[in-house]
Amino acid sequence: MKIDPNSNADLSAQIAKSIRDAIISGDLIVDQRLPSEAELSDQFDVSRPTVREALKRLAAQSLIRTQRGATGGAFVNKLSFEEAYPQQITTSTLLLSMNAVSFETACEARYTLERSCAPLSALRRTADHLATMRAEIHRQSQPGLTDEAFCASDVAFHRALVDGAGNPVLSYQLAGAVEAMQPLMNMITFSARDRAKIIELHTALADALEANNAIGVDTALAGLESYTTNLAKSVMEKCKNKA
Amino acid sequence: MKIDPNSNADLSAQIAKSIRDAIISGDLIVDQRLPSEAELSDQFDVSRPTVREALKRLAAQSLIRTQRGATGGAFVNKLSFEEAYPQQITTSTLLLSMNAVSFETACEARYTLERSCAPLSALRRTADHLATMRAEIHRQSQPGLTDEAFCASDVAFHRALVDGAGNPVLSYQLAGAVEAMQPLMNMITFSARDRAKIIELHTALADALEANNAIGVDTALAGLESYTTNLAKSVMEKCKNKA
DNA sequence: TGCCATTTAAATGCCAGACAATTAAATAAC
DNA sequence: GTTATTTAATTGTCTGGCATTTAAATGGCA
Repeated sequence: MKIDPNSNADLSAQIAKSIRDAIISGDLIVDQRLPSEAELSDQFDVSRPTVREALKRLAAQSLIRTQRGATGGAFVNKLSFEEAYPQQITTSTLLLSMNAVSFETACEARYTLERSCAPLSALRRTADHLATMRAEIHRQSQPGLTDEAFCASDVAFHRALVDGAGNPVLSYQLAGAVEAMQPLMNMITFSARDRAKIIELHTALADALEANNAIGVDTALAGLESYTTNLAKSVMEKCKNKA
Repeated sequence: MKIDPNSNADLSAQIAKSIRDAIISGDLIVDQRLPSEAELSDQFDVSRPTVREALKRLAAQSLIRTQRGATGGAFVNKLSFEEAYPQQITTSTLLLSMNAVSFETACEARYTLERSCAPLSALRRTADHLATMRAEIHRQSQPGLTDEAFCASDVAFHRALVDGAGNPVLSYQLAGAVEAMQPLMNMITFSARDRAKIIELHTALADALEANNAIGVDTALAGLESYTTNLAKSVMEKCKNKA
């Protein structure tokens, strides 16, 4: 392996890319041990700190993990859905907050994706998923619940719905959409959000899911979407009137 | 800012987390300059190489960018959809290849998500999107096309469909699903995939989209899904018979 | 032999200090 | 006033070293 020292990119970025490509192409397989930092610095003809910077880049993407000690080193990490969730959520959250995405656009994307899971979830949801949703509905109806806790419960409810589809790839993709919306929803929640109305729609949703009624689930989700967007509109109006 | 030297985590990981949290919470805003590496090593009471490792972690996530020179430094990066695409695709690809996700599961997720865009795309697609799709169909019917080029064109076709929904959040989420499937599709393509059949379905899809016919788009996508899954099944059968 | 304590070696984690390369601003020359 | 030069700040990289962790090798002892 050789690196072009005259490239524009940092040496550590080039080395990271080289190793990353090897992982993606399958040249390096899961749990395989990379050469030690000293060996890598020999192979790439750079110093050890530079190699370390490259490895940290890969670690930040969960592509490798490192162990200290005699048999330690850097190992190709088996990227799991659980590990990928938080990254997906962080990225989605930042994308929304940094790109002036309108609430409507974000909301539309979120419910479009979620509604696509409805038929599968109506077909496959287990008793477990249903129980989770009922439990969250019950929590949401507790009077002393803080706004933050209500939002968190809301997210848990919708994740159970998505997980009900029994497709981990779908769950992963939806995690970003559902969880990244939470900060945006918080802006609304602190106004006069009507919990009773939400709980009513959640209950209708759970009932339809229990009856394996795909159309009913879709209707309930559509109701939630329109309620949310209307609420957002009225909040925007109030903001304008104040200013 | 202070860091716990007795924590299990690496110092560079702790520092990266501290800065990352500041970005997510809004304490650090887009284009804001971070303190210089020397200043950071003072503030966190660690050496410069350790600070650099932390910064490289953040750079790997596109959270910061660095500039050399007199007025240089590390700046909070405005994470764009264009930048997030490749990361999303890489992660999705690795998740599929490392987690023994069945072709059926991946395929189901992909078409479920894509079909959810169909109504919006039928409503909003521009002439531009249609033109792209027609052009890709034309390319797909060229006789000399390699399998790789056919796959790439296929992906471009479907991305135009998704982009037609006019929702960047949706496009971003779908990028992973559509593009990560390409490697899996390649496995099938090299067998006796019937390009004429695919082109026929693509044409039906484009026609329906041109007529703003949401149901027609959905039907065509459903046809593609069933064709693909059936093809995969027969390929699997052949593999079994050989063994 | 078999078990436990100790030593050893390999690897990562971290640091200090230095120099190179780059870049914009300040300065000087014309 | 414009251009060339110098300067200072900052990141990029290297050398060399020490600390820490960990598993395996070694040795002592019953």
